[in-house]
Parts: sequence; structure tokens; C-alpha cells
Amino acid sequence: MQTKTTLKRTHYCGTPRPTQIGETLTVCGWAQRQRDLGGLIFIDLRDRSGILQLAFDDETDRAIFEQAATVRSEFVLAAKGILRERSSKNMDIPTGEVELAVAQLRILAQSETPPFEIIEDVKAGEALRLKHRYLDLRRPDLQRNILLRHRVTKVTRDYFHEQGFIEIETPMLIRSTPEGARDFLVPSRITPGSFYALPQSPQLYKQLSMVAGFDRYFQLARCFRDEDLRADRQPEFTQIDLEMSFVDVEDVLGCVEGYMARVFREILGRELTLPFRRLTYADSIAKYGTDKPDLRYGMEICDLTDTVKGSEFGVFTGAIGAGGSVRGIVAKNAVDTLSRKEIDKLIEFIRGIGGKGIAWARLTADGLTSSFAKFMTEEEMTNICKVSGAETGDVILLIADGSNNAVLSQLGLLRVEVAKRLGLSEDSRMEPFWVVDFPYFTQNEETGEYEPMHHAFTAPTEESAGHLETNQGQVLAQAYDLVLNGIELASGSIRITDPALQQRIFDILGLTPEESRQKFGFLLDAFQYGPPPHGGMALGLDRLVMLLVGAESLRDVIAFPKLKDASEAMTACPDRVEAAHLDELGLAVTVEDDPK
RNA sequence: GGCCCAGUAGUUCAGUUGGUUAGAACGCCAGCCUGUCACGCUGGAGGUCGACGGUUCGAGCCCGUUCUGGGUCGCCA
Repeated sequence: MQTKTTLKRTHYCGTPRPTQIGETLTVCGWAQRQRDLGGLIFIDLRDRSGILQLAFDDETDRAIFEQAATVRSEFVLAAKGILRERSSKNMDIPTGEVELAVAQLRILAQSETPPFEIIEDVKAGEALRLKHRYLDLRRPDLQRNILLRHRVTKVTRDYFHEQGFIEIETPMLIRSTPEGARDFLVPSRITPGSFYALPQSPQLYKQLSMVAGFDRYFQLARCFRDEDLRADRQPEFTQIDLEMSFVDVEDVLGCVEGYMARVFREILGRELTLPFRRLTYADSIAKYGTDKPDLRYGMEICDLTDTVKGSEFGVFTGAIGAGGSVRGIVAKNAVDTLSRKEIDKLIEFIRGIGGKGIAWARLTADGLTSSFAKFMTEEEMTNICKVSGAETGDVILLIADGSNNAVLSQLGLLRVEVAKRLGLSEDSRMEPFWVVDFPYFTQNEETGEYEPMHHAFTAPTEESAGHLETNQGQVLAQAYDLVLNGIELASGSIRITDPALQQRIFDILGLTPEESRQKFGFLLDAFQYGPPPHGGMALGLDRLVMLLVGAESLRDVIAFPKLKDASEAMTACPDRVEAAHLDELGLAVTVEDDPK
């Protein structure tokens, strides 16, 4: 039997300090690097807390010295020794004034040469890193992100607990509802041919928890949506989901503001200004072309329709004649950055999102160069500058289209693109704000019909509820979004608890009483038994952590994320399953076998 | 599904107008080296240039098809 004494860890690598010099300690971790100087060997030992230098010299036992010489990157070691002062210090790391004079060494595991280096800011491609995610996660950047994420969830539970919320786990296997995003389906074996869905959100269960009298609910809720992925969108993600009884909009916003302030204080040591600014949906669209604008920079959209409507320029007059508009943004002091070549790229960008082009003018010190000045009188050009506020050194970018929505949405995206090129989105400011006064309905561009913007349980404002059947464009929702640096962080609303009002909404949605009963019967039933007025919100935890660590992709804050095609590189799922398993479920696969 | 970008050493990349044996850095291996910390020095190994087809005397480079990865639009109440 093995008689070697095991080395029991006494300290994490990142913790020893000069005050502990002379103490005997044992550390465990991975060999980050081995530096063999001949008669002297150093090994940087890494664990999740940091790095400690192990030293082997002529005072080290010969056998141990030779063992140290065989250590390679990512070997797992346990080392016991006396902490001593370094003769040359490394002030770049917290343990840089000390080192461990190793007296005992165990190689607990060897390692192949990793496919990429386990270092911060590694250059390896993401696909390779995701295939070896367990190695990628060893890197200090991802370790930091995941540890910070843990601290955020800890603060989250602390805060909501202190505010009287209780965490309730809602089911993962639920009824599929056709609204919203596509559901992930789970076949039932007990009832072949029938399916559960994975929740897109715990919406209905948290409302039922209010009916059940829990008063304040929260949950770090796993949610699933079977839609295409983006850098900021994963098929499974985590929401900080909350619901409150006997509240109005102000109560919910105040509670979430308190939460945000707490998170930013505890995690980043930064104070947020309370209360948050508010922007109405209508203003947001008019000024920024989106309902989740980045307010770290101005570049507001200005309307030049009246200024140019009398001009000779067919592109402008055509758009206006078709009921559209001419609007633009002014990039301040951008003539140097936005050369003609750069502007051509912007035009490509606009075409890429379905636009026709950009009418531009560069106001250089030597005069004006422009794609459309030749169609305009001097007075018209002067007015364009005056109305848009453009001055020498600025670049004016105009978009004309027969559809106002197209003009605004294109300018909204162009604004972000220009800011990126000007470096304006590098700003480290954190100014969350609320978007409020959402319309209840949006008009479908093609059919002209009004469609609800939110789920069917969102309450309209009391003042506008009277227009529900008569003037749907006028109805506002008691809904609110939290936006930070161009990212939608949270979304919520006050819910409908009046069955008569709920039925009116269903009627407008074209749901017959039978259909609404079939889909939401349990909720309607519940609401027959004294539902408290309630409302809530859901914050995207992944996106929040992404902002807190300054990551560019959700994949940097999720331990085991999915690739763009919703697969997982490491385990190669999704995958086919055994025919017998399908039989049991009463399922048949009709797509061709993938030769892969 | 549309559009854009990229596939060359383990990794990140360079590769001129189509022309001899495809390069660099890091990593890896070996030797030397007692204060390094991105150790240093010397030497070495390592390539189906994503795949298939075409043009050509000759293709990493040009053309076509295809595969893979990334971004974006559609989509995501």
C-alpha cells in the first residue's frame, strides 16, 4: 500500500504575504510555467486565487530538484515548504515579495501540452477554446468572470432576501405556449405524442405565486428559447426574475434601482446615481432610432424633412412624397476619421441592413464635400447645417426613405456603428436608465394591423385603457425596460388582474374565450380567486455580468456556453438518439441522416 | 434562409505580378545556464496551404463548387 504522506493544502496560491515569512505551508495547483536556470528552478504555481512562485535551489533535496526539472506546463502539483522573502521581488503580482522554498513535492497529475497557452488574453480562436472549455476556463480572465458571476448571484440573493423576497423554484417542464419565441420541446414518455416545453421565462408561475400569497418572489431562473444565437443571445440563459404584490410601477422600478446600486457598489465599488433617468419610448425612437439606445454619446437623430422638402433632390423628395422622411445624425469632429472611404463602408453597412444609402456631407476646414450638395441650393445646405447643428469638422449623414420606421431604425444602427468607429463606445461610464411609456401595440408595417408589443398579461395604463378597442395606437402599457450602454438589461410590467380587462385583451388578440381558456385557463381560473395586484421584472443575469466585467460576448461569462449553431463543442450535442428511445416516446425522425 | 469576413506549423499570423526547398513569433523537444518571473543562449522537430474540381508549362495565390468558423439581417411577445 501507498505509505507516502499526502500533502494537505494549507493555503491558496494567491494568498501568502511577507507577514507569513518563515511559516511552513502547503499549496496545490497547476504549473503555469517552469523556469529552469540550471542550478536553480522556479515554478509558477497557479490556482483560482492566483500564483505563487516555487523555488528549488542547491539547498533543495537533490531528488526533489530533479523532479522539479521534469515539471511541464499544466502539471498538477502539491508543494510543501517554508515561505521566504524573494531576493528579487516581482511587484506585478500580489505574492511577488515571497516564494516557497520547496521541501516536499508531489506531481499529482501530468499534462499533455495544451492546444493553447493557459494565459490571459490568449490569441487562440474561440472555437478551439470552446472545444477545450475546461482549459479555457483555467485562464485568469475566465476565472475572474466566473468568480465575479458567483459574487453577483450572491449579492442578488442577499439583496432580494433582505427586501422580503423569497426564492421559489418553478418547473422546467411546462406547458408549451405558441406566443413569443419558439419553445424547446421535451417529449413525454408516459403520454406518447405529447410534449412539455422548457420555460422561456417563469412568467405564469411567478404570477401564480402572487395569487398564492407569497407577496414577493424572486428566482435565478434558467430560461430557454429556441431561436438563432448572437454574441449577446444564448439558447439557455439566466434571468433574475422577480414579482411583487400590491405595487405600482414606481415600486418595481425603485426596488430594481436599489438592486442595481447594490450590485455596482459591491462588485465594482461604483455608485450609481439614483433615481435612474427616464426616457419615453417615443422619445427614444425619435432621438436614437431604437428602444435601447446607448446614451454614452449624443449624436441624436434630427428631422430634416421640412428643411429639404422643397429641394431638387429626387431621393429626398421621393421619400417625402411616399410618406417617409429625411433624417440624419451629425458626427462631431469626425472629418478625419470618416474619410470618403470610411463613409463608403458606412454606406455598405446601411445596404447590408436593407437601406438604400447615405447622403453625406463633410464640413472640412477647406469647405464642404458632399454626395448631394450639387442638388441643393446654397441656402438649403446652410439650413441643413443650421437645423442639424453641424459645424466645421463635422460629418452629416442623412437617410431618406419612404418609410419613417426604416429611416429611424437605419439611423439607430448607423449611430451605433459611427460611435464604434469614433471610439465613443469605449467610454467606461455606467448610466442605466428606464425606457417607459411603451405603446401597447405596434403597427405591422405590411398588414397595417396592430399587434401587442408585450405578453398578453401586461396592463395598459388606466388613462389609456379606454382606447383599447377604439384607438389602439394611443394605448400605453404599464411596461418598462432597463437599458445600459445600448443593452436591454431588464424588462417588466404591471400585470392585468381584472378578468374583464383580460378578456378584452384576449378579444383584441383574436382569442375566443374557448381558445384563451385552453391556453391560459389555469391562470384565468386562479384569477377568479382573489389575485392581488402585482407586477415584476426580469433582469438578464448573463448580460449584467457581461457589462460588469466588460466582456464582449455572453460566452465569456457563461461557464459552458453554446456555439452559434446552438451546439456544444465539447460534448458534441445535440445528437441523434437510439431508435429504441424514440420508439418509447412514439417519435419518428424524418430528416435524412447526417453523414457526419 | 440572405449578406459580409476568415480558413497556411500545436497557436496567432505573414506570404510580393502565379515561378527554386512555404516563412516569422509564441509554444514544443534537446543541450547549456544559481535569482528568474513573457528567464536567457544554442540547436532541432513540426505543413495534404480546409476539401474537391478547373485554368496554366507551373497554383498557397486566379476561377467554380463545397465544408468549417465568426459577424450581421430575418427571427428573438
